[in-house]
This record gives sequence, C-alpha cells and structure tokens, in this order.
Amino acid sequence: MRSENEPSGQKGRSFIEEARRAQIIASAVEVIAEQGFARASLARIAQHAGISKGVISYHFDGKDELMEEVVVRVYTAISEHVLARMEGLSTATELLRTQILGVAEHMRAQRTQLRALGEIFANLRDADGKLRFGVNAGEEIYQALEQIYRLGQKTGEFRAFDVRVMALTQSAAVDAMFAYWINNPGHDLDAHARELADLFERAVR
Amino acid sequence: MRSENEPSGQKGRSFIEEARRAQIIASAVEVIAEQGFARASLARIAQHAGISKGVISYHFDGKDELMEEVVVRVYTAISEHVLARMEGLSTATELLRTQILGVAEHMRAQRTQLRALGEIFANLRDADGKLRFGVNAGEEIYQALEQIYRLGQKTGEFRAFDVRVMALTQSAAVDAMFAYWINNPGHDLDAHARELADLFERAVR
DNA sequence: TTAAATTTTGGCCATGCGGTCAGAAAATGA
DNA sequence: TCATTTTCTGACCGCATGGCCAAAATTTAA
Repeated sequence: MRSENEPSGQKGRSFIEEARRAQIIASAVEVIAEQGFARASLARIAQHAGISKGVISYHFDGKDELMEEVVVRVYTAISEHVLARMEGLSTATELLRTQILGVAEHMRAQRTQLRALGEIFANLRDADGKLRFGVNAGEEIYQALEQIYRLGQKTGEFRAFDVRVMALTQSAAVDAMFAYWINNPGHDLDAHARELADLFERAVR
Repeated sequence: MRSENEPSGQKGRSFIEEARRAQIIASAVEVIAEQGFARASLARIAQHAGISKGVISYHFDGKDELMEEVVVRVYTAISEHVLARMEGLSTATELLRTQILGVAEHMRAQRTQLRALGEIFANLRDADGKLRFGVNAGEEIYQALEQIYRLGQKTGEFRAFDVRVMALTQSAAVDAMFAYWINNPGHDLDAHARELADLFERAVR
C-alpha cells in the first residue's frame, strides 16, 4: 500500500509511482481528447493504458484527483514555456505580443492536451454540480496579464483602460482561437495569433 | 398511442401535444442551464416539469430527439432576434458598438437558453462518440459580424485585418464578459460593455 | 352514457458508472 | 533463498441512467 494519505502534495512519491501516474495521466488526456469528457470513464482510460481499472484507484484518490492532475500538468507545461519565452523582455508591448504568440507556439504541438483541457474545464463539476474550474481561465492568469498592462500604462506605452476587462478579453480571445483551431484543422494558428497580437497592440494604445 | 412514427417532421401534431413538448423542452433548457448537460437526466427534467418520466419517452422518440429539439427551437429564436436588431443601422462603427452594447443586453435575458445551447453543443454526441453538432454554432453570428467589418473596411472606417479572427474575438469577448459577470455579481456590466466597445473601436482602426 | 382513443403513471430492466476489496503477482531486501 | 512490501487483478457493490411497458387515469367521440 502507498505509504501515506497524500491528498495533493507530491512528497514521498517514488520514481516508479510517478511514472505510473504520468502514464495514466497521458492515457486520460488521449481518451478525453478523442472521446470527450463524458466517455472518459476509468474503465476506458485503464483499457487505453493497458492496465486494470483498479490501478487508477490505487495511484489516485479518485477520478477527480486524476482530472485535476491533468489540468495542473498541462497548465504547468504551458506556463513554463511561455515564461521562458518572456524572459529578458523589457517593454510592455514586447511582453504583450510574446504572451499571445508564445502560447500559440506551444499549443500548436499540443493539440491533444489542449482539447483534453477544454473538455475538463467545460465539464468537470463538484458535488454541487458547479463547474470545478470556472469558464474563466483563472485569477492567476488575469493578474499576470494585468501586471503587463500596468507596466505599459506606467511607462506611457499604453492608454488608460480597465486592466481587468482587458485581461479577461485577451484570455478569452486566446481561448477562442484555440477552440476554433481545434475544430477547423486547416486554420492557420500562427497567423491568427499574429492578428490577435496586432489587435491588442492597437487596443491598448 | 401517438398516431405515427414521426422522426422529425411536425405533421399531425395536435395543439395539446405541441404544448406538452414545449413544456418539456422548456424544462430541459432550465435543467441543462442550471445543472449542466451531464446532470440533465430525463428524471431531473421530468421532476422539474412536475410530470412522470415516462411522459418524455411518450412525446419524444428518445433523449437525443429532445436535445435536438431544444437546439432547433432555441437557436432559431435567438438568430431571429439578433438579425432583427441589426436592421436600420448604417455606419460600421454604429453597428460595431451596437453589437457589443445591445447584444449584451439581449444575451442577459436569454442567458439561460444560451447556456443550455452551449452545453448541448459541447456535449451531445452520437453513438460513435462524435459531437452531434460541431462547434460551428456561432457560424451565423460570425458571418453577421464579418459583414460589419467588411463594410467598415470598404468605407475606410476600419483598417485591414482578418475579419474571421476579429469576429471570433469579439464574440469570445462578450461571452467572457457575461461569464465573469455571472460569477462576480458586483461587477459593473455596463461599464465592462463600454470598455469593450472602446477596445474594439480602437482595434479595428 | 358509454365505448374508444389518448395520455400518464410508477415500477422494472439492462447497462455503465466510480469505487472497493481479497487475494494473486511482482518487486524488494535480508 | 525466503519473507516482506509494493503493485496489480478481476470480481463485486451500490447507484444512476435511458428505455420500456402494463395498467390506470383522462379525454374524446359516438
């Protein structure tokens, strides 16, 4: 039996254990992306991974923890990539453009993860029936974007505007870009991202 | 027993029969909007309508037909309303501001139906697991917005930009505004809408 | 009034779900 | 080697679901 109750912390998790969890998460991502959230039962995820259903229950506290782990890992990967691209940049305008283009660049190679993320965001609910993750991406992202806007307003690059509205709008615009791209495979994601960068560059001036 | 097999046509449906169907559809919309697609079971819909579960099976060929009827009715009503509002406006800038300020108010009254529509579009699948309706749900709306942008580009009011990207972004921005407003009741919706109108007015120039 | 047609009820069914568990299997360490 | 721990299996549980239907209730028509 696994050594302790560890509801969310990653302490004392062996390499083997971590590998199994990663394998299960990868299967979950693929099943969710291919068949949708509603069909992503533990049985289907286990079958896709070539293991028994009980193994998932053994390595995760439950289906909810598995789903949250999927979200956490995909999100972490995105933010690491984007933050790396943003390093060394100084002006708010540069940061704004890089934020939009960097996310698109990363996700272009991660369609499966992106689709799974969207399914979970739209469907995962708590016991009360409320969405576990809001339709809104999250407060952290908004605050990060708002810092960029405030910087630009401070330096005079940007005009005066409501930074919360701008952050919400930029986040929604990027989400919509991905949603459209996923459902229209021929769509040019990078061109769309450049259009968005232009759009917001003008909107903030 | 109902007189015939009538998979989709509306022929030979009595007034009473039609009223029952409308009542069931209305309950389905409310349950889906409040609890999400996954929790909108026939039992919950029936309970919400104050009728026995079997009544739904009697008036509809199955759950799928009920869901499709919900989509058809709500979508038809919404598109008719939106198109009516667009008549009589002249300049592209007027149309743009009206879309954001006016349609926002319209959506406030229709948000239960819109939410139900979104849930069905995102979740209703056929036996193969494929989405019954694509996410091309907004296609008509996108095309309507694109007409405004092209008009503005033709008259020289607007700069050159990708009209599809702009339509997607504007639509997403308004949706995000409502999502944020629903989750943050103290949020000033009208001020948000004005910020958005300013944002897009600058973005298109 | 009375017979026929329509509509509703409430219980039943098979299926799939997330979760649990005893015991088998495999890995580990002495 | 052999005992101990970790990991896995496959069966099982209670529950909710969509669909079904005989019988009851209601409405309609003669």
